[in-house]
Amino acid sequence: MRKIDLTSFIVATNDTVRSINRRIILDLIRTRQPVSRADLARLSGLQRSTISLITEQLLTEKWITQGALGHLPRGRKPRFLHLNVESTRIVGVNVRPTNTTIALANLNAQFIAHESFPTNADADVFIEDLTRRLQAFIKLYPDVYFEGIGVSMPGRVDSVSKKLVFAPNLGWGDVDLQTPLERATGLLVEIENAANACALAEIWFDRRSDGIQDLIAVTVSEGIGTGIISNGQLMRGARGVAGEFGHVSINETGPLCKCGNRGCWEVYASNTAAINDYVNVTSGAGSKRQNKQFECDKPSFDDILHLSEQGDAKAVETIERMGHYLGIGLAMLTSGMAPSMIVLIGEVTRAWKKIEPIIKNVLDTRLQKPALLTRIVPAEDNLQPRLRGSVALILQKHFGAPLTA
Amino acid sequence: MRKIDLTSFIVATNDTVRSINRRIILDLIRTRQPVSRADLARLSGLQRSTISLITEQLLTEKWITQGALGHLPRGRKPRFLHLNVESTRIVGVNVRPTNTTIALANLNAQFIAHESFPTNADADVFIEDLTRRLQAFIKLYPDVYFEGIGVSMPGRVDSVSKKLVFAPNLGWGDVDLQTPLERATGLLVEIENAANACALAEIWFDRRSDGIQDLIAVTVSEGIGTGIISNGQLMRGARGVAGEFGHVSINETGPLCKCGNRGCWEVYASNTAAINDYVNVTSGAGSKRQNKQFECDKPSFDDILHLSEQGDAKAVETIERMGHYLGIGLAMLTSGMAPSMIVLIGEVTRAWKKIEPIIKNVLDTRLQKPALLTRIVPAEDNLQPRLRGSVALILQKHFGAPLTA
DNA sequence: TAAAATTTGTTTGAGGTGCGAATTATATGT
DNA sequence: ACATATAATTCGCACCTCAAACAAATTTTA
Repeated sequence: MRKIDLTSFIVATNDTVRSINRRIILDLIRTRQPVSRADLARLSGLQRSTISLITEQLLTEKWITQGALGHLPRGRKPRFLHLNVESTRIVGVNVRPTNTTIALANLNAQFIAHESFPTNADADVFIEDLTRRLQAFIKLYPDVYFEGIGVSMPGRVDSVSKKLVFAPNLGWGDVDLQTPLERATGLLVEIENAANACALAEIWFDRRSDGIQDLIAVTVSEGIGTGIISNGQLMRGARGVAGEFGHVSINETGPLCKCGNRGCWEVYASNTAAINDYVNVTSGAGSKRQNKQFECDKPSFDDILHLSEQGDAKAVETIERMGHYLGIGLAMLTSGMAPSMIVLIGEVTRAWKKIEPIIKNVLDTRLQKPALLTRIVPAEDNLQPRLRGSVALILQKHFGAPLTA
Repeated sequence: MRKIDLTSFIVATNDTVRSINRRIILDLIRTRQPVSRADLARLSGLQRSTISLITEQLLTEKWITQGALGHLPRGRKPRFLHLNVESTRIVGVNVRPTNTTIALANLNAQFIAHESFPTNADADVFIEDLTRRLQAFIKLYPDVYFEGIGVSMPGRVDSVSKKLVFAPNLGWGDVDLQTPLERATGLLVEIENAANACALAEIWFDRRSDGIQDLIAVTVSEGIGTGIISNGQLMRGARGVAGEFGHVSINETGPLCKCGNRGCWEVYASNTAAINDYVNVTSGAGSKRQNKQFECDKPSFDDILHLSEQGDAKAVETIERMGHYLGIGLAMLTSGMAPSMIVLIGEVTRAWKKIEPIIKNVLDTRLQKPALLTRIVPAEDNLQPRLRGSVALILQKHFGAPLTA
């Protein structure tokens, strides 16, 4: 049950009914395809006559197509319906501190084309770069209809002003990306934080989230971000800045974080933390020795992963320590929000076999039994959750529950 | 935008439209009364003809009443409509470890009658006690219509099995309260965690939450509980166990909590923590002295509040320490979820003037500017937020947004 | 081979809902 | 008395889902 927001509600009209049922049918086709009209009637509880009308509408609007006939032991054979995944395209943009990717996706968030370019450190220059490249990108496909452009950003986006706020990894001020992009392309543009985008990607495109309405995505890279989905909706909080669990302190007197707080979770469990740990901290046997050779020439997180796979004791210790602190933070999320699933995203999932038992151990010793209903799973990093999330941003406009009341 | 849960969705029919608009109108009357039909048309954007039909329905169902005529400089005078707060009653039940209260409320969550009795330590005996008392209580009012019974509990309630889970302060196992109460009274019964109930009370009955859809209630008593409202909805998580931020560790190597974890927030910032602190820890000048006289005869938290009001140095120090640790936890909630408002509930709010600057200071030094959009306010303890929350549990069935899609 | 049975999908009329224009009701000012 | 203004209702229309009847397609059975 939701409280009606009397400062911004939406009354129902006759087409509200159709809008609701249409989206249910469309989503049923998306996930259950191939599926017949009779199946849809059984799955939805709507009358077959209603299904006929709705599917007719969806067919004329090219959202779905008719396929082959099905086989049944008796009676008239059903005509299968399919989601018309190629009828329209969505542009996904993934902005990261060093690189930005533009990709063309179908409705299944499968990518047809990619392109990458360095992210300019200056916000204004970057915006000019991006708009030019997007315009050129779109021109390459004169015959396709674009549903919109989804952008995932390493920062929080104010849901009111649409401006970027709190993006320490970019160092940009209050930047408005949406307006210039919409103006330049004439398309719907949605900007969202990367962790939020990943959470959307998981709930919209990952079969493991079937039947789940409460989910947290944890992105582990330079820092740690969290995207929270509660009751099937993104938790944005006041002005869209919810989800900074990476900057929650797990040690009041810990080292200073660049956010100004002390002992933030990401100071202990991010890739950056692991690199610092590998360089500075005691290794193997117990002797505290400084690694002068690494001090100026730090290894990358990939290096550490590689070394640990090869059995390097110090790298193994670093990964184990990282696993431990990931567990500490995940215990916080589990206690506090008890999602049905937490999805971990980042290079560290390549070491899942190593860190899973460590995380599990931390949670087992720190949590009550009921909290252990939360499944913790890794995301496949090569599926590009950030990009798929930016596709989900646009997709949900058509496949999500409409706003009512 | 919400993802449709394809395992349990609700299709729309024609009366879905009426249900949505009816609830909007009903809630507008509730909050804006006295209000005319023409006002409602302007406020809602619905046609005056539609408003007439809906209000007629609400009048015949006695949800609203017609009042006096309004005054206008020109034209026909409007007929004011009012919420019929006395037409129906809601029973609120507040179960606490030592005492249980039953109360009769009108639709404004104002209480007409109270009764209290000791909470039996044995769950089965308690249930028998409560059902008997509820039956007798209801019999006292043979002429009133009861909308239902809302129960707030010091524990988490599994939203699937409806059973109590995780109630360390009661020490009961998997108890099902709902079924026996519904059977005994024939009324709708809703059970909810106390912190969740408080959050509902704040969002439904506190004018400070007008226009707010993201709010956290923090109950500080023997332990610390949190009730989280995101997008106007209670965050229940998997099986209803979300909200145990009181058992999130703020110090990995801190003292053992009775939940099994170490250094939980409530080990530092609950009333119990303050009592232990007052008894055990160093006072004023710096000399560490044991208070033998208190060891067997601990003061109550009320005693400490009283002493600190009178200027007792040790009590003041205890309250200040408590304020500091409350701030630490509130910083976690603010970073992580960025609600528009956090409401603090508990005896400690009586010392609000003392602790507010301490809390504010902790947040200022630990949080980024955007997170500081969160207002932190105390709830009036004498308004009985737990009981009002149990009323809200039933109220929202009629005044909340209906489930669609 | 023809009729019965079964299942899919469409057509049709009834009932509900909001919209918008017209109408009725009630007030003030000139 | 009349114009003007505002409130509230009435009425025809368009849209929606429902339920039952109907049409289409296929297998089983006599």
